[in-house]
Amino acid sequence: MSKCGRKKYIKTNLRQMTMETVESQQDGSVTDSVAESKSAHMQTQTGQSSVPTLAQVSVAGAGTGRGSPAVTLVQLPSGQTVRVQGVIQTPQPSVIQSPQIQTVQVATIAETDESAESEGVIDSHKRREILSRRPSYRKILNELSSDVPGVPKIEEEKSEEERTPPNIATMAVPTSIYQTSTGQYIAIAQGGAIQISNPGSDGVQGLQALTMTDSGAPPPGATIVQYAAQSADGTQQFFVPGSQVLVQDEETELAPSHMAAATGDMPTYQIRAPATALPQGVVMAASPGSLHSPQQLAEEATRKRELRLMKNREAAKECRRRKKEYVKCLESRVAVLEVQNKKLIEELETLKDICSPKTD
DNA sequence: GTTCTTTCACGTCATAGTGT
DNA sequence: ACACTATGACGTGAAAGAAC
Repeated sequence: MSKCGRKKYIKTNLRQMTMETVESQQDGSVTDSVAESKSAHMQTQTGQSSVPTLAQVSVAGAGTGRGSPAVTLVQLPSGQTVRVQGVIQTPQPSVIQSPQIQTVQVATIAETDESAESEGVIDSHKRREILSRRPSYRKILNELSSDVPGVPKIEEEKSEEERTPPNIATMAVPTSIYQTSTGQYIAIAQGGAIQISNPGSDGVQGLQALTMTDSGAPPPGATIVQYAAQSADGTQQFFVPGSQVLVQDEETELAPSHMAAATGDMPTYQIRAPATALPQGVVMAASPGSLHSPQQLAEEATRKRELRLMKNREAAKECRRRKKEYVKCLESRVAVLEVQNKKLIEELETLKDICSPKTD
């Protein structure tokens, strides 16, 4: 398999897995579209052999799941109807709480029940298109964290993934978070406070505060950044004029004349004119000042582009993190459903034994 | 040891969705 | 209408393991 093909295979599997889980959580059944699109890989993973067994017994009141006691009428092959108190006492809250997906579920199930055989191909295609619409991991996870206390959450990954954000989370609602190429996080809060956190360091230790002080003294287009290092003796000020950039200086202790040298373990920063290819560890400085020459305009465009790329970079990272979390949720959901399925089958077998005693 | 395969993470682009 | 964000798609490179 070529590299590209493999990637598509993986992506397809991921999407199909999402679809399967979404569709199967409604009533435990698997729709035809899922069955036809299921890859061999997923078939081996999710032992579906139990589903047909359930399908042989007609279960009335499947819709009683939402908000009503889990008493189910089970019609046995012999014709008897038995009230069954299910293993699942209350409707299990779905791991996936997105209203968007819920809507899709309803449509899918309705189609499956009524006219799946006639419009199968077209509908499954449509369905796939709908289902493949972008899920909002943010919404899903927000709802997960607030609405569903009983749902197994992925704490391990959170603790692992949020090892860097916690340093930032202690701040007052940052509006922008940047990560330098050296791994440091620089957050700009709404109040103008800048905080630098070292992901490698533990908690507050790696946190440094930079406070914006609009003292009026700086020239137009410049911003005074007050360096309030925690371990430093005093505060230091340096200007970040309009089209200049603040560059983290990893090794040298030399600092420009307009910037006091950092003390102790604190990193030093240099202010440079933006090159065509920006150096590592660059933090864009605000430059709302007036632009005149085409060169300045070009610089501004470059700066904006770099800023946009940097933001998008961070957004992509965050998105991937959420996606991983989301997939983990789905996987745990699958595990839960499989266990429930097993229990239900066992329960059914027990009931069968009770209701149809052996004749010999 | 070298080559191939697989997996993972990343950066970038395009674009739908959302807020102002 | 515009700016911004979130996410899918794509290409790339590194790391790990398998096959030779």
